[in-house]
Amino acid sequence: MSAQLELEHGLTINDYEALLHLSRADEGRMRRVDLAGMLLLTPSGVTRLLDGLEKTGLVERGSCASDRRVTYAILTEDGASRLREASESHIAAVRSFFEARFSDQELDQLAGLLERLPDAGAGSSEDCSP
Amino acid sequence: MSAQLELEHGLTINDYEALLHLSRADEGRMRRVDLAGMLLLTPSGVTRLLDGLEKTGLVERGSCASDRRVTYAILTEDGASRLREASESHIAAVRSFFEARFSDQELDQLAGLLERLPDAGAGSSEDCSP
DNA sequence: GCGCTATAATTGACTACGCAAGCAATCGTA
DNA sequence: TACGATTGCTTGCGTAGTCAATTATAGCGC
Repeated sequence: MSAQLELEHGLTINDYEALLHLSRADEGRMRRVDLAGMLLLTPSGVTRLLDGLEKTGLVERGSCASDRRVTYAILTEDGASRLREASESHIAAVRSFFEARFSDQELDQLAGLLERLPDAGAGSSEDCSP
Repeated sequence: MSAQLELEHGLTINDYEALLHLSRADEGRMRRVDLAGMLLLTPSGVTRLLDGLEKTGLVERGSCASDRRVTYAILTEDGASRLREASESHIAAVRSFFEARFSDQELDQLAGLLERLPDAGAGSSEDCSP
């Protein structure tokens, strides 16, 4: 399923999730540390992940006026459209995977239980300003 | 949690699972291919995993009389006792992780749903004989 | 203002895996 | 019974990630 994502759109599952988080973030940009938290990666992992996404132009880097230590990861136009393309087939794949195995009611149950796991819905979108 | 396992007993989660599957297998031995299936690794992954476990003496290799292509992975005495040690704390950790978040009834629900996922209970313990 | 400590990011060295290729042994078929 | 196809395993190489060390900046106490 993530293999399909990679074959059809050239995105690993983490590439995809990184773009997704950026697309949901304010102004399509996030501090690298925060992105690390959401992807369950270390900061160095994020550096390397973004290296790739920057090289292919899906993400670009920007700096923060009020804290010169931070560099933002910013979703580009290309990144946003690649994400849209990939989303369609990926969401469909995930949906059909679960719908093939569970009823609607069971899906609700499952979602209710699973969201209690740590970080299931982590989403602190801190800004850089103090 | 798997970090704890590694720190306290020097076993990665895959080391642990490999020992566990071997301990449950007939005569404590399995073909490497079968082990690969259970661990969701490729055969080369298993080769490398077992390299480590053989080096530390937790597993040894044996050959199959009826098919000279296969080499068994065999749990040693050392391996069995390391597994026993590690199991105690690991099972306790897993249990308390879930019990902290879910009621008994919810755990039953969750188990019922999750076991319908692919490979949730895969366990083909083929022998080498034809 | 001046140290001191904490934080954001990067880099080098390493690990764990997958993939593709290769070898040896076995099986299927005629 | 000879030979092509398949199966079990290993190895070389590439990739994705971690950890530890490093650099640059921020913010605190005084």
